[in-house]
Amino acid sequence: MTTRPAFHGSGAVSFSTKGEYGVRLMVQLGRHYGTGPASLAEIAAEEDLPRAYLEQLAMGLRDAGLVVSTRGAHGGYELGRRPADIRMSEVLRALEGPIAPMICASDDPEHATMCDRASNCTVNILWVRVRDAIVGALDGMTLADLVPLRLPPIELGTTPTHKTLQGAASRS
Amino acid sequence: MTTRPAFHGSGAVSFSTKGEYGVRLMVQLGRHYGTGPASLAEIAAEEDLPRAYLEQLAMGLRDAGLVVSTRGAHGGYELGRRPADIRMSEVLRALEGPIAPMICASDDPEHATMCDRASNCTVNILWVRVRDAIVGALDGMTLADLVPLRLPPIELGTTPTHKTLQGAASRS
DNA sequence: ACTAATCCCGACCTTTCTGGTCGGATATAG
DNA sequence: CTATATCCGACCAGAAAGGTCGGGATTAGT
Repeated sequence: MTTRPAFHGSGAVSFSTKGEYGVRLMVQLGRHYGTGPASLAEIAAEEDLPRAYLEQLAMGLRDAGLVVSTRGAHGGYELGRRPADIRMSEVLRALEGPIAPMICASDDPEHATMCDRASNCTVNILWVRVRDAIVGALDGMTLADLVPLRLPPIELGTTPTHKTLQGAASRS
Repeated sequence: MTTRPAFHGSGAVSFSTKGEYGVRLMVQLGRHYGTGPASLAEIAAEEDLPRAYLEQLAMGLRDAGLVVSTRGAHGGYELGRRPADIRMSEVLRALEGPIAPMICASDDPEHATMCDRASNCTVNILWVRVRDAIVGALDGMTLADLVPLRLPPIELGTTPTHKTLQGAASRS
């Protein structure tokens, strides 16, 4: 692996690698769905991610009930439910914690009350709307939407740059 | 000021204090709109924020053309346009950079191409949708939506502890 | 001319978080 | 008994967050 510089977000409202890698992990588990447990070593190779780090993420996903683990030889992880029944909002929450663009707008209610300014803060509404937008987008997608492999672009006859909705190839 | 622990986000997709303080700064400028420049010292007091830090944010906002500065005594900052003409997406971009939940889904196109996996990545669509949701929410609000003071709840009838308008006015 | 208020701006500093690694314990199939 | 897994806490280096500091340039009053 040799630690690539971990670039990702670098702007506003970015997810961390936990979110990125964790989603990729889930997608791979989605592809292996129905074929028994897949080991982290396997997935780490497929996605070119550090295996030891994936362990941390997998445990969070397990605690959230999204994946089920089997220990011992030929063990590994598999999805706890059908891909279509796993909303991406659940996945991201399990990986990164409550969705909260600002402390005063967390979807964990217990968390949100920590803002003392809340009662006389006109700005709060902005963060709440952003949060709702994010949660909405995340609720609107399931793992099943991400699992399909994109096939390498097939040159159909002469059809100029025919971008099928399923564009390209093999990686997550 | 004595540095409060800077708590804010602590979950997924959070804005930094740059975003939080910067928006509060803009809101105050919105309230002073039309009355000439307001100094940072003034606003720092009103919002109980570190003045020196606000300077950094103000310069970003100035470079983006959102505020105009006047130097020297009785100088300060004022909005570059009417509050209703300032979209919150512009404000946040000026403060925090391009909106990019993931490197492969930045609104700065030049930025987004840095992801080598982009062409064969089915996950990309998730981040793009999240980004569009955020940008949509941010585009849908202007500074004018945040400027109005919320009046403290007025007890009709028995009104004893009459908190005047000025009382609650000091914090955003 | 002087002074006070202000923005301008780079340098610096401390603490927290990120993005991991490591080593061992435990469980299980063959 | 061994190879392969998960489990899980400890550790760690580097980056980013969240500021502070000090001085320079500008301008309004006097």
